[in-house]
Amino acid sequence: MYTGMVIRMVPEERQAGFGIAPPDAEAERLEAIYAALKQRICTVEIEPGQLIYETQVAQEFGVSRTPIRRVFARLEHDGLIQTLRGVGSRVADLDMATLEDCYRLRIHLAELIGESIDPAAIPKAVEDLEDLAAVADALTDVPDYRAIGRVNVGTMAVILDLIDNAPLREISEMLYMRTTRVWHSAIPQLDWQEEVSFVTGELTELLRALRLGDTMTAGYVRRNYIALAHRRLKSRWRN
Amino acid sequence: MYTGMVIRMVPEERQAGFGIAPPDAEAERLEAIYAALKQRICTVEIEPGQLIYETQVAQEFGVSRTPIRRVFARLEHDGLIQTLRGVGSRVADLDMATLEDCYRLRIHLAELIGESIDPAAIPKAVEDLEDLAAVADALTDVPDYRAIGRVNVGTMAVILDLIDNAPLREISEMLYMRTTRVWHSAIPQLDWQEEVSFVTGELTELLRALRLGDTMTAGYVRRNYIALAHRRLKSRWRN
DNA sequence: TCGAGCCTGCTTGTATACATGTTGCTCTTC
DNA sequence: GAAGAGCAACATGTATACAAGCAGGCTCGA
Repeated sequence: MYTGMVIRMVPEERQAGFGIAPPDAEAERLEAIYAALKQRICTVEIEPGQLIYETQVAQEFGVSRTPIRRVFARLEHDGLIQTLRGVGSRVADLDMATLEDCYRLRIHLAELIGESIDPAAIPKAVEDLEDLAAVADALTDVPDYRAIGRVNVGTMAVILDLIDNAPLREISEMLYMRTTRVWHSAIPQLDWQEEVSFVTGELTELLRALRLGDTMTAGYVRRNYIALAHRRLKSRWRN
Repeated sequence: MYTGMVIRMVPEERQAGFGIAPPDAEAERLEAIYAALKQRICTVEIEPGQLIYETQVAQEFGVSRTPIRRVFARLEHDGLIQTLRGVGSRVADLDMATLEDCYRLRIHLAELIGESIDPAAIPKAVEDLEDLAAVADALTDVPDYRAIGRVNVGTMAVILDLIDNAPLREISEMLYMRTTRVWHSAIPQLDWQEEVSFVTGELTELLRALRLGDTMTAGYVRRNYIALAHRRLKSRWRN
């Protein structure tokens, strides 16, 4: 029986649908739950290796286990959790080997973003990026890890909306989700000023290219910043 | 209640797990059902646009709807079906726009296969490819669409086993599944001799490169034959 | 004191009843 | 005769009871 309990979600989780809009209003609830869990995992609010349980999540969102199982299946397919019978669902570890693979793919695939951008979507993207840039600029002085995380996710969302190639969009999103957790878990230990300058730098360069309608350059800007993040995290990992 | 009914599957469907082995013996049944449906869809035995039903599949394999729903969710995530409430699950159409996108990605990603090959896996791959080549050689004279389809799937399986990069392997498999249906549906209308020569040609060149341990060349052989298949099908599509 | 085996409490997996949505046919009405 | 409202059959979505499996502690015995 549906208890009528209200979905408990932090506001920022409501708009966490990284890319695609829900198909219809009835499935919106499931989409919201999926997006919420995805965000918690990507921002390492739920830490790698931690166990999560169908019953617990079902209770939290006021539904039965059945739809939650569907959500968990999606998360498992995304490579974010691993369901173990009789044990629970284990949030994927951050092993550096797989991460290297994911970054290599992301960099290589980013080279295709430029030629897959829909020019009609540029104006809205510019608008969104300007908002993000304003937020990022205000972050220079005081460290706010959650805020810069939201800017990071937001930038990716804008890029995804630009991509007019469904499979490329899906794959890019999946790979982003797998890798961004490393950045989110590392950022408290990184140099704040430098990280902010990287984030604002990417936003500035993306805006510059998109305002001129140079989609190919925008794609390669993205590629470069993915590669730089990779290098930065890789050297950090060695320490 | 479990009826004890035997799983009805054509023999070739049993070994149709394109890439990954099932995690444990209990889940093997589900993996087999998933692989069977996947093969039926990829070989257009179930035609694009056709509706399939959870109840019907559940009865056929002697289980309840619950596990079948999980299988359907995976197929939907693979982009092979689309589940519509109150209607059924519609096998994805072959629209040329999406197919172009998939082929572009496949060609681009194939460039990464070479540097992701595990040298230790080469001997077994050579062995398997030799078997496939023997089968293919015997097909030259008499058209046998199902047999050449199995060789096609088998070649892809060997390549996938070589790839020592989990996300690249998963993505390659997904894109292959989405595109191979076009080839399977087109092959009766194509020139048989030419198709067989393409299949045997790829096998020959792959064997040549792998026997010499030249993984990069093997990767680019694969890339080239994907690109050729794309061109061939694209010109065919225009007619 | 230590160890092997059971056993309890928890988890996920499955089967089933019911809620909800879609579609096409039928019956009514103009 | 044609068009529209409504209903029935059947599809997927959800809730729930139960089966199967894992892990840690507990007991009993040597």
